[in-house]
Amino acid sequence: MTTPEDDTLSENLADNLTGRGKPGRERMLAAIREAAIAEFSRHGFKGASTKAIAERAGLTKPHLHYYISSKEELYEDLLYSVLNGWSSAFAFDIESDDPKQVLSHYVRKKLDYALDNPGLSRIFTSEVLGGGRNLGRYWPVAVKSTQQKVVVINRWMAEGRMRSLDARLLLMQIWGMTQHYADYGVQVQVMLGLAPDQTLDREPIARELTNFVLLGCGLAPD
Amino acid sequence: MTTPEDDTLSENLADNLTGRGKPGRERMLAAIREAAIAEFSRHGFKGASTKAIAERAGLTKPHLHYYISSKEELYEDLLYSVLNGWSSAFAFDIESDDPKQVLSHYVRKKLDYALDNPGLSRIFTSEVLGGGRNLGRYWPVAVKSTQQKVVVINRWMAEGRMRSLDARLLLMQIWGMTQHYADYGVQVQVMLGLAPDQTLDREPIARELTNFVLLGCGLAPD
Amino acid sequence: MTTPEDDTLSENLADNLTGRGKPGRERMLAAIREAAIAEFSRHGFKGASTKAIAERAGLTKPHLHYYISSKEELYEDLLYSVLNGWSSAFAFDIESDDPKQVLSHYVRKKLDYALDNPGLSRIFTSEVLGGGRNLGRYWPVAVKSTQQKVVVINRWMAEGRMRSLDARLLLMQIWGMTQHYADYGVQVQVMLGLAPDQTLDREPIARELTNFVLLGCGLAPD
Amino acid sequence: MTTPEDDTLSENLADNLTGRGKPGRERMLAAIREAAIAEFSRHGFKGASTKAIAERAGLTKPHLHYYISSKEELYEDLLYSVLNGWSSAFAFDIESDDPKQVLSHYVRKKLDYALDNPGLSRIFTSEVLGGGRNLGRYWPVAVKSTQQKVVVINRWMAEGRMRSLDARLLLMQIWGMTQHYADYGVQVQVMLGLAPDQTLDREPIARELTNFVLLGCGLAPD
DNA sequence: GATGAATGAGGGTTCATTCAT
DNA sequence: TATGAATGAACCCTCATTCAT
Repeated sequence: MTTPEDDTLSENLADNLTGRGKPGRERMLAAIREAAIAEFSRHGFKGASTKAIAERAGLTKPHLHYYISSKEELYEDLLYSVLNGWSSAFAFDIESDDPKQVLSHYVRKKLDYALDNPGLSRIFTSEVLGGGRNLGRYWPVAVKSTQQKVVVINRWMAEGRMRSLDARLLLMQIWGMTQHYADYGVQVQVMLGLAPDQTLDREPIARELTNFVLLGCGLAPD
Repeated sequence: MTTPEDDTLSENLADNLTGRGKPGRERMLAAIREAAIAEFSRHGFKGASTKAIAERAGLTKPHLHYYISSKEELYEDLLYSVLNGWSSAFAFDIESDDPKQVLSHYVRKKLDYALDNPGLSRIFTSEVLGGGRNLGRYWPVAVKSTQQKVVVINRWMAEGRMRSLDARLLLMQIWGMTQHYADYGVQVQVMLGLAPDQTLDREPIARELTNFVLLGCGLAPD
Repeated sequence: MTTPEDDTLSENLADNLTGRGKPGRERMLAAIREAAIAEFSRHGFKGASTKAIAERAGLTKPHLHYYISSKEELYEDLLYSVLNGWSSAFAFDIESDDPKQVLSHYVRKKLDYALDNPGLSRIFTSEVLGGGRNLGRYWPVAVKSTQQKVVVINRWMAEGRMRSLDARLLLMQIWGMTQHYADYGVQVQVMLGLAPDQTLDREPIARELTNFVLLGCGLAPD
Repeated sequence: MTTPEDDTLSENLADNLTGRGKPGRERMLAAIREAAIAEFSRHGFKGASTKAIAERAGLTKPHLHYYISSKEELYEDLLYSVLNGWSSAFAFDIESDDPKQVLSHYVRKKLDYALDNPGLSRIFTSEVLGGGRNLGRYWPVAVKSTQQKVVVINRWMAEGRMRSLDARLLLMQIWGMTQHYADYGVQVQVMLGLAPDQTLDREPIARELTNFVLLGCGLAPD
């Protein structure tokens, strides 16, 4: 469950001091990004404070404003960096047309994204909780991307390759389950009896999740 | 998707003016509760402002403090009103021992709660996003309640009445899918092509969800 | 050290319920007076709150305002009730012209007042600490009263009946020492090793104080 | 009577603009300290407002919080700055064992402190008036320091070098008289017929006070 | 780049007071 | 009398941001 953006302040500072690879400005921006993700994902846009972000990034508040122009812009940059990669990253595999393979892949990619970027995932969730006022440009893209998948799934159903179901609801349920591993990381940790610093073992989860989805679609897992 | 606690300010005010049933103080407290749910669920504890809560309830800020003692207490009251009823409301049916029936019931209850109390559900989610620092007393209860269910499910598996799987993960996946209909209400609305004021038709969702879960558990839906 | 106005809230309430002698309104006003003295003497005019006064008197805040017209007026009433009796009560004995007797009497009266009315005494002190902006009408009276005493003392000195000193400073020093037993009640209590609820034994203090003053004036105590 | 901490707002501002000596931050802290002394000594802890302190120091309220962390801490800092130096500054002279000399010295030091730091002295008085809840750590020190003096005085009495009296009461009376010149500065000013901006002539007061105390102890002044 | 200093707006909360009942 | 309800002003303090250096 511990991921880059869950690093503590001191670790971030260490990263900055031992500049691994990146030149100064880039490194600073990366530290700010990480810090902002941590704060926004925990407290939402309104609840996050630039003071906390600056401290977490090892900067003073005025210095932070040297790199960013406003809290709002910083937030929107992060939000759109989620959205931009998102619908493309979660497109169905175009190389294959096997429902089992495509759906397995899809589930795995969504789960990986959630576990690799829990902070960004949570920012999106918190934005949606807040009513999604910043998502105006996102919805059309998301709807289109979903419809493309729906078309494929519906065809599979028409071809008798999977059981008949509401494709939109299927996609939302997959979304809900995978997103859950990011948003409810704390609860997952507790329920699985892991210590707060223990890392989640991803493989069994991926396996269970895939099987569950495939069976739920009336497909026999391997 | 529109529910009591999603009412807009003007609607709340109307409720207050046309005092349907409740006497003054009770009505005010109910309005405050509704307003607080709306604000906390949208912005989290830190991000919500007493000013917004007061306005939504049709009060001035000092007047709000005539009814509540502090923002924190108001929040905790709401949070624990979720938690208290929760684990008991989501216990497995003790009257039946049929996996299909018990799981169907469970899924339906969780879904109903999410759709009937999206605001409260979101408050819980936002609390978990924030790290769950107010949930200290909750975890033990939740863990115990989960373990009771795990025992039952494991017995079913041992008795060959359902396929072998990780019961804890199953429960979390159900949690994720049902919670999703509260947390991601906006997105669901958009994806299903509903207008913001249109009500979600609960039955098809419940049907699809139940079938999906039962099949995922290796059980044949009716 | 414990005096009427140091009574706790519950005692005041008891006083009110068991109405000893006074009719309702009078009793209420007395309770308010006592409560106001306690609060103003502890926190000063600005620091005292009508809420605390009301609670101490066993009233609600609106009810308090039924009896008083404003915090300021309540305060000024108390302040002037100190001042009015003051210069007359502390006049020199006109029946005697013996320095020893007159000064002894004066010291004793001042000490008694301080120990009998520590609250009122402290209100005066707190008013002086605050700059004495409400004492405009008081100064001329006080100055006149002091000058009368100064005249007498100066005559005694001219008649060789006491050592030569600055009469005004003498009077201020007496003032300081006696007032001290009211203002610094807590410290006196601690220094004399008394428990907070233990009563101060007045007689030895009066004796020491008188002797000290008389000797300081070059007069032989009895 | 007019002393550094009694400066008016405009004078403080002038001090800041004409930065005599101190660099910016130090000067600001000094101005805040002065302003805080003025306000706390006038109105007590509860009655003083950070707005007034800020204005007196020539700052906005948020700017004040750039320098201090809270009203309470500012107050406690001031209070303990009185207490810390106090018991040491008012120890008896160890070089001499002559009652007359030691007592004269003591009286003079106490008087000087009161006249040099009337604001701080008044803060202590207002704290005692309020019940001394912040003085928990102070009492033991004060008691010990007093007891040391009591031992010395008692020895003098046993050696027949001064008249027999209650040493604790003597010390309290001295305390009361000297403290009076700080706490009751306004009244002293009025009684001595000084204009509000006129400075008190300290020497005659010191002389009278010393003589008074020595005679009160049965010692012949020089 | 980096930081001390500074501020208007707004945060949660208490204040003295009023009004209807 | 007595109290619930209500409010504008003020409370202490933090906010995001700017500016000079």
